[in-house]
Amino acid sequence: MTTIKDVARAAGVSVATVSRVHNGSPLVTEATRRRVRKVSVRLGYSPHAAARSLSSKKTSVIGVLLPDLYGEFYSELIRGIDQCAQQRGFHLLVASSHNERAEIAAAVQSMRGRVDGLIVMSPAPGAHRPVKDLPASFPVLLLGAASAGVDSITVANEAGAREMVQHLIAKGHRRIAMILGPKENQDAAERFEGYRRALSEAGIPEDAGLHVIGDFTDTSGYDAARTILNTTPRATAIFAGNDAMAVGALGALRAAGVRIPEDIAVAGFDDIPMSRYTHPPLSTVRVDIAALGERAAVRLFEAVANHRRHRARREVVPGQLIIRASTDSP
Amino acid sequence: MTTIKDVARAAGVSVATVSRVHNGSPLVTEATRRRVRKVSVRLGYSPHAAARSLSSKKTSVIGVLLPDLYGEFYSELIRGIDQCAQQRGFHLLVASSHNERAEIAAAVQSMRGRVDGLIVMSPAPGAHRPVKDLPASFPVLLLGAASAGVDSITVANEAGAREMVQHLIAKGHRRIAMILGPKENQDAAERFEGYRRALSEAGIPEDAGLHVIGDFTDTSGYDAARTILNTTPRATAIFAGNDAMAVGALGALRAAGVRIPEDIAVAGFDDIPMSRYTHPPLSTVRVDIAALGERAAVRLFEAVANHRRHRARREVVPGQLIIRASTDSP
DNA sequence: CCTGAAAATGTAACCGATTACATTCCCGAG
DNA sequence: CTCGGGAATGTAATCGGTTACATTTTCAGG
Repeated sequence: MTTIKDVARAAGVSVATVSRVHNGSPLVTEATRRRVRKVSVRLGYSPHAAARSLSSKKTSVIGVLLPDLYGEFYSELIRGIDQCAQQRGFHLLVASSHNERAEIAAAVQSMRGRVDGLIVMSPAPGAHRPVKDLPASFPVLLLGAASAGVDSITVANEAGAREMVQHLIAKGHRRIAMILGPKENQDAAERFEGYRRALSEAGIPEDAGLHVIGDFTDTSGYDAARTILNTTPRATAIFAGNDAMAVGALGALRAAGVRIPEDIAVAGFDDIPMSRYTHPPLSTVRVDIAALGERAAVRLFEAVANHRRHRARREVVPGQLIIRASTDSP
Repeated sequence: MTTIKDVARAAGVSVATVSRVHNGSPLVTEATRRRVRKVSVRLGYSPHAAARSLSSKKTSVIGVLLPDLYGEFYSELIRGIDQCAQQRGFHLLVASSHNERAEIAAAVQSMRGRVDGLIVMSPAPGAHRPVKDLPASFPVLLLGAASAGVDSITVANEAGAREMVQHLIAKGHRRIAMILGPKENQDAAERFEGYRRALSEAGIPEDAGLHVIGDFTDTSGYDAARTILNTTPRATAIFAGNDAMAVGALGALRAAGVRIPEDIAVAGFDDIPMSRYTHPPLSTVRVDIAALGERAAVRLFEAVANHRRHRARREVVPGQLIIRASTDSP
């Protein structure tokens, strides 16, 4: 591979000049610049990123740590982040399957020298620990979890869930089942809390038989819905902890010949792209996921740019109630 | 940040020994190993990736160049690739929005020193040019495009499309519309070709009025379906170039009060996860996208491992006809 | 034509690891 | 006790850039 030295030799200049040309330094004659450019192209030279970032201490890469890559949620998130990164000439290093503290710690470690900043999304409680004993100067943004002294963006899960359940209650439902997310999951816990709060505020007694645990996948939603079909008296509404499970539930209900929303209403959370195309279209709490990702990236870049006098902030983005036919007969 | 020198000093050994410990060299006394380990942990040392890859010439990263990140297709693909990479301790560098030749060339360039290998997916014809004037020793795998002398995996688009249209013909349809993909798109062109072939083999004359151009997004499918509703005599079946457009078409047809499949049958291509949950569930040509990604990664790693005596191969994976209710009344 | 400051270019140290090669240590055989 | 050889460790070159500082060039003003 061609190195900067090869180019320097061929162009009859020093490596410093070649470097200056490639970094747009004004300290180069126009003539020299052109000559170096031409030679670079001729030799097919492109700077070695590792070498460059070793000496310049910048990588032009930001890391994204995700618990998983399954489903549209993460896809949208990455898209939002990438959109912002792209604009600034940054690349994305994606690492997934980091659910446990130890895995996250390992992943965070392995990012040293690879990235200029990190977006960490992990719904597991305590996920922020490994992040906190990173050097304070290293820019990190937590997504979906908050921690003192660390930048974070979280979704107003509880408020969103509460509003959705209030909507169901307003529609006359009293027996409202919930398909919970995994129990170690922060978002899941908050959404459950919103559900309980709405019920208790409406004076509806709690019935543990209506709480079914899922794992945020569509198949678990399917199974959960089948369980809910057997409740007595049967639930008249299902609030799923996320859209994927709601979609699964719709499938189970339709297979069982249940009319939606006449017999059972169904609502989800997230507003993934497919939600508007299900049958019937799914009521949900909209979180503009791509926008969330983009916002996260913007915030991270701020931190990267400042990275001295930067003060951590936490930000909570509200969800928006989207009522579609799955809870609202025409 | 702690460097290898700090650790060496604190542990009273040389940098070479520290390096050996971290790379699992057998040339270290058990006692020394333990001491170095302990000091490393105490100082919170983790090796600087850029430095490491500069001297070792390995990055433990593979690059993925995609035209876009929108929709489940790419999400699934990344998931498949990541699954394989993860196992081998590799990270993924994702770059998207590379549709034109020049952009691809730039992206490929910028990967030097960043990745050990590259998976390039670009449906634009000629996308492989920039890849070909990479040093032959650099492992690249083309996805969805083939080129002599370069590893590649492609989907049997034409065969899959042909089978699907044959299925529609078998169901008695004669006026079968197709929603095409973008016309520069290779996959789109091949699927169109399969469609035409099936028709001509069945002796059905071509009707350009039944060819509507879309851009692989659901909204374009929606619009296309509205156009198709106005054909006279009206088409009785729609074959969409991908599932996203088919999903959009379903939405338009339902909004227009058309029964599916009784009035108009609809089929797609890809079998994205949502296809089985649409109403009615969508007939499609299944391409196991995650498996495709995983396969691509496996192939790439083979090339990375060998990268001397490696001979390029091209591989075509067949699609599988999935018949669901959208083309098949019970 | 000379002078000196600004502009252009060059030299070499440095970033933080890996690793070839050199050196020291240890231990059993003679 | 000495010697030889393998095991353990150390020294220093190297990877390919960036950049502080040194040096040379250029050219306006005297």
